[in-house]
Amino acid sequence: MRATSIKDVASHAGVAVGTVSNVLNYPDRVAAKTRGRVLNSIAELGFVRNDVARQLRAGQSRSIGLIVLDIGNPFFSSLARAAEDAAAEGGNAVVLGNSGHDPQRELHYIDLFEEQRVQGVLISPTGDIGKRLAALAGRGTKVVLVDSPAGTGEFSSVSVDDTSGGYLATKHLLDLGRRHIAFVAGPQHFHQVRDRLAGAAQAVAEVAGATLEVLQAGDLTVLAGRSVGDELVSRDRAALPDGLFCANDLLALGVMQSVTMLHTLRIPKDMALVGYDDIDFAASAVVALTSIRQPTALIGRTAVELLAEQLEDPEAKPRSVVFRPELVVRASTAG
Amino acid sequence: MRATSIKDVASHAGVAVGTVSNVLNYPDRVAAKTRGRVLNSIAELGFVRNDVARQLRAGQSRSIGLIVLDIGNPFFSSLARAAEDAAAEGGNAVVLGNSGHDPQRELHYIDLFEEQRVQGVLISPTGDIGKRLAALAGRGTKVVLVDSPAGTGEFSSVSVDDTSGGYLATKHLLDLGRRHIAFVAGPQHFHQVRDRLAGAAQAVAEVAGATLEVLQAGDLTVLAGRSVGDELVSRDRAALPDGLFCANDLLALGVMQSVTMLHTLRIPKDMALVGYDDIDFAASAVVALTSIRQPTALIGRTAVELLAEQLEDPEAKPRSVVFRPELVVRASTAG
DNA sequence: CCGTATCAATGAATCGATTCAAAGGAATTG
DNA sequence: CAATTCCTTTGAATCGATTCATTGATACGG
Repeated sequence: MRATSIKDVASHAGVAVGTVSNVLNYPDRVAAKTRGRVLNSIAELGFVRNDVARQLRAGQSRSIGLIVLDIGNPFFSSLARAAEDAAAEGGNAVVLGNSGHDPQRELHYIDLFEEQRVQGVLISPTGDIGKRLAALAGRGTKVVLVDSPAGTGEFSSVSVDDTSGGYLATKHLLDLGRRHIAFVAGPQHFHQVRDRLAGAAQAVAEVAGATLEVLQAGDLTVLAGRSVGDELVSRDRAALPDGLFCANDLLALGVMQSVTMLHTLRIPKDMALVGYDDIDFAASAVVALTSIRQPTALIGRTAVELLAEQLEDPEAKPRSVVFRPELVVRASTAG
Repeated sequence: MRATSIKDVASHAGVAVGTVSNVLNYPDRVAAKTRGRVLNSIAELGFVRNDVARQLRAGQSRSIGLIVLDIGNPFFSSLARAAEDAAAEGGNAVVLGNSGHDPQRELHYIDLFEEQRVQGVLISPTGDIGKRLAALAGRGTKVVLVDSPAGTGEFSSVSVDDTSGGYLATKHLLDLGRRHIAFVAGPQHFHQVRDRLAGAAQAVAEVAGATLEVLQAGDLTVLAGRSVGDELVSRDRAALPDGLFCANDLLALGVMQSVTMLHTLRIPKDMALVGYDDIDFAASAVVALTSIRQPTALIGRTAVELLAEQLEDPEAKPRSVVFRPELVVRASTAG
């Protein structure tokens, strides 16, 4: 049982294959009467165009490869959704690859996508794959780096300025009149954590009399945040920071939990609190959490657009777009 | 600048195209010496097999279409990841479609996937697309329904038994000796809400003296849960349920927030609390939340397996797999 | 009525990999 | 040495849609 092809349609309608093709691609090249007959046959036979054959002829597929570190992470699922939306607008589909931080799988997907002749690859790299990507690009497949520094400028890229985010959060605390700032850090091998701290330090340096303390959390989780919170609660009132900036929302929520549970410190009166990422739960926490929002959707959309740019003009120089994160003020700093 | 093809490799290595193809697909049909020469040429020219051409010849692609309601929802992103893992094991890729509950977009993706001749479509349907799916299947593309009742048994399907989940949650509360159970419902047009309530009712009916009250929340969100919590806190102690089962974790967390904030009711002593979905935040709530876990990863994997089953034996009868959700006991019911 | 311009329709060639019948060559056997 | 078997390699045919030079038909102007 072979699927019906353009040939079947042609013979059923009593025309040549080229005519059927024209009906599908350039309807007004075909006389109305003929077009009607062909469309009838298509409906009658339940013909569905074989895009594989079309792609072979065209030498171009209608899909874009997207390789993310972890699709279970809201950052990437939101990004994927946006990319997928933007691609759909251009009539393209997104093929998803989840590397799960595994360089092996990452390479596997690059291979797969190259064989499938995707138009381009949007990738949030995990391994050291500069060479592989260069080879890929050398053979004509466009590459856009996502949530990753631009590197050598060889490829277009989209990223978010974490230093600026750290600055923004800390400046906000300082603007509220807080002077004893503490940064709750996660593991320092995450470049995000380092950059956010750098931004915080910069903001503090600009204000005379402001101090910055670094509290090291073991992890970027709610639990780790809770133990930082416990430590804070047990301190002398005088030794307390009056402004707390956490490396991500999970830490901030953990701190908030331990603090509100014991009822010894009031947020934001005694201590103002800022998180990072603006996850869905930030808004619905016991005390709604001020946070730094990353424009995930915009990142995904921009990645697709940068790709489109490269496809339209293969000679175009790669572009790097760096987004500025955004401060979202809520109750945890509203006092 | 055309990409290098099998022909280029053949002439470079001084063999026929068929031989190159054999090296790629049946290496031991080719003499070691020849094979070596061909592999050399492949490496030298940087040849990458064009999967589009291969697919055309084979009449079969190496991809699976996945259409979900919302990839931003952790349920679906986890499902997608698992599907994608399972597909990768079989050497296949997953093409992602996000319908966003929009029947229009859903149809668009079905069309796209059929044109791309995907091996099969895994779909969590939103619109009334029985006919479209039947047509699709009639032309040879396999269909597996995901997180959706089996319907007429025309297609294979994977789903979770929400009634059983509701029963499980409520039975757990009853087993703890609680007798005044309340169910916090969301909008009743979600079949999940209805089924969970039905399960709860069933469990209550089995225990003499147990009562079931239904509290209607306007939404399945933390905020809606918080107003239900406020209402509970304002009640006479005597009128309080001692066991509360919420239609999902967000509601449960909302209730928990308002209750712990006011410190009038203790969880689980005064009121035991059970949620549904076991989202990541359930475990890290102020009082760790007992919940009903849905095996999202297993659902995704099983969907791919059911598809594989259909592909291997096109005559095989569609199968429906129904998973039983699982009770995860934590502090909110541990007393 | 002829020449020309316009519009439709045709169908062979093409994309690149796979398949498979056929041929070539080496080795084995009687 | 001829016959047979086994192992390699060959290359035309194929998948299905698109392209484009060519043909055929019609209309129009002079």
